[in-house]
Amino acid sequence: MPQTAEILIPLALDTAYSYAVPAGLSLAEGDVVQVPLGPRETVGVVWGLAESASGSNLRPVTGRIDVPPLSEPLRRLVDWLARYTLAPKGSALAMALRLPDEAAARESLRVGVRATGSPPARATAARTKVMAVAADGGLRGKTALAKEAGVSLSVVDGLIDDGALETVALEPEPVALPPDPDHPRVPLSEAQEEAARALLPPEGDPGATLLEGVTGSGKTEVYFEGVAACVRAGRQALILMPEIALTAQFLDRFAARFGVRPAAWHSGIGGKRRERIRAGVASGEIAVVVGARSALFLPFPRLGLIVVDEEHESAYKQEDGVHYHARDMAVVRGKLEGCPVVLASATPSIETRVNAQKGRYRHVVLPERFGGRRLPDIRAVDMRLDKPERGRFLAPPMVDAVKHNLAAGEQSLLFLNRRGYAPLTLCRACGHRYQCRNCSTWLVEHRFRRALVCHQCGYAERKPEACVECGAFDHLTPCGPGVERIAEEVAELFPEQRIVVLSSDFPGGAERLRAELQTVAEGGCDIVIGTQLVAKGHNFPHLTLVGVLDADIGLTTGDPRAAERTFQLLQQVTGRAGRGERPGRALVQTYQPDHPVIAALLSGDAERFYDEEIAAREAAGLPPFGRLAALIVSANEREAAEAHGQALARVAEPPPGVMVLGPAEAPLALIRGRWRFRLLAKTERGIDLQAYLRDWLARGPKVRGNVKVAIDVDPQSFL
DNA sequence: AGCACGCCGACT
DNA sequence: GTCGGCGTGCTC
Repeated sequence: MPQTAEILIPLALDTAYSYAVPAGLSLAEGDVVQVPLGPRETVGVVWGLAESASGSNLRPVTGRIDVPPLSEPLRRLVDWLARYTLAPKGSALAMALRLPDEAAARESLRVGVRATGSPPARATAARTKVMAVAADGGLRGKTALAKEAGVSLSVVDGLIDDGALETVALEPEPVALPPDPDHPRVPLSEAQEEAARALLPPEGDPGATLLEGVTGSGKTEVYFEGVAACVRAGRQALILMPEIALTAQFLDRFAARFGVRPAAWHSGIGGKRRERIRAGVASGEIAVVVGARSALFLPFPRLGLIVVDEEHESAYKQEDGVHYHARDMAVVRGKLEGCPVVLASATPSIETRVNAQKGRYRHVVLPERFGGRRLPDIRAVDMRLDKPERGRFLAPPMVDAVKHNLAAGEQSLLFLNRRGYAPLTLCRACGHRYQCRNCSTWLVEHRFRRALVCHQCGYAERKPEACVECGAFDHLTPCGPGVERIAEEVAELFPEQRIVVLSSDFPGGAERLRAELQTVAEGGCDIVIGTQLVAKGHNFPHLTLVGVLDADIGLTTGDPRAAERTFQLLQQVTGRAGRGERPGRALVQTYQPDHPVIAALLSGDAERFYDEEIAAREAAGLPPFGRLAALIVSANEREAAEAHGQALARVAEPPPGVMVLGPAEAPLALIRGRWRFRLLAKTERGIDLQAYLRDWLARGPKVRGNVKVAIDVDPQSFL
């Protein structure tokens, strides 16, 4: 009896295609095969097999490819992910199928594109946009570049042919040795021992556990014990981290516990090395992988534990291509593999907190700091009472605190979550405000780069000499502070001190930034001025004072998660203060000391924050968690106004169960030439959100021409 | 992802 | 006229 194979192809296709299985070829579900597709040959995965009547006119499968098949759980994960995120199944498959195809092995799997310096022979509007984005000389993926410039891929391809852009491969590193679970280690505290025991789930009852512990409580050591137990049992472990936290520092910590560094997996790993890790994972040789979110799709045959470190981090959200939340998919994969999942954080996300409260996740708490370290003493500087001098941004108590700390020979950190020199530039002569031409945001002055930059889309222009509106000279006024401006003020206040400014746009790139972080960690700097970069992933063992310069930033962004995000960020950054057994101090400049977020931070009562926030969301009729679906209305400039109107009409009548955070409360913005709205959809009543919204869109008023409306799911907790 | 097809403005 | 650039739709 002839067979038909349903083959899923890793392209943006939502259904598997049917092929005939030639006589003599024996296939199983999960096998990786080669199939004809249009004029060419492609890889695909057997998603289903069926007996078929003879005489079909299907094209035949070309053959089986000799790589490990996709396991049943991994295939189910792909199905789940595609369904949950509204992505085509093929796109979801693509993430699990980074194949060792010959081309990739010979060259490199990941190809970056960058500007060559020679201008395109013919400069069109679309081409100019692309070249403007590529002008910084940075490496980007083809699609990423096209998207960022707001043009289609063929423009980028055209520029490569033209010689204005070039493709570059990325280099490999060595692979991992087996970790030793019984490597000699520092003994754990009693609380840690107890937590480590609690992490091991009862036999036959995996599920997820929230491991919550304040900064410095030793969460890592605790889940390392879970990893050790997993390795001893001959199974594999995966530790997921936000990309930024995947540092040499962490890998060394792992090495201190297990004798060797783990296999590291992140977007920078390409070519042969990527394939060697994949193969090592598939064969079971690699026991532990530490990786960024894409490691979730590695073909582990014997997965025994998944750890999601810093589970609240928004970096777990994939924002391009298939939108997924790696933390949630980790829980799904754990369920499908029958293995436990540990979610670790000092400041868990609301949804994980709620899941723990409702008993969906177990909850293990590490109540205190390890080794007798105490939490920092946090105080507010009420900016209504203690005003900085005119044109200054450090309040007198803050200046005093830094002064005292310096006198004691200690290191201080001033935290301001704003890059650049000033967040707004205006002309004093005519009042013109510099705004991004693609987005509805102000341009931020970057004095070092002598440019005005859009923090939304990356658009940049040279800072003009005269006002572009009225032509007046010397009337451009910076409004408000960014870290560069704080650095200026601090340098005037403390001219003798060693000052460093740390932000993601650090001049000189990632390499120099890493060196600078090292210097700070070794104490070779007196005052650090930094953006949120300093709150995440890096330890500063010499820090004893943290000054938060504007704690209120981010409280009024209209984002439903504003309070949560701000609390997490401030908790993390103030938690950096403290050195050895000496408790640190934190001073927080705020205009709203009574705001629930600030009050909870000051009292050190995280419990209270979570309770209040969950209650506040309930009172507002919002679910404590849910998926945010952004309704993206893409339109070119000409049609933007019409699209705007149509989209407004549409969101005015949402289907029942879908709550629209309308223009007043939620981001309604022109971003990269696309109007963007957000819908907050309740998910707890068991409605099929995807089908629901799809149906709603299908029935809504038709939009014409170039205007396109799509749902773009921002995945949150899946339960 | 590739590739063909068709539309549209530029040009020997 | 046609040619190159660019968006769109199709591939079992």
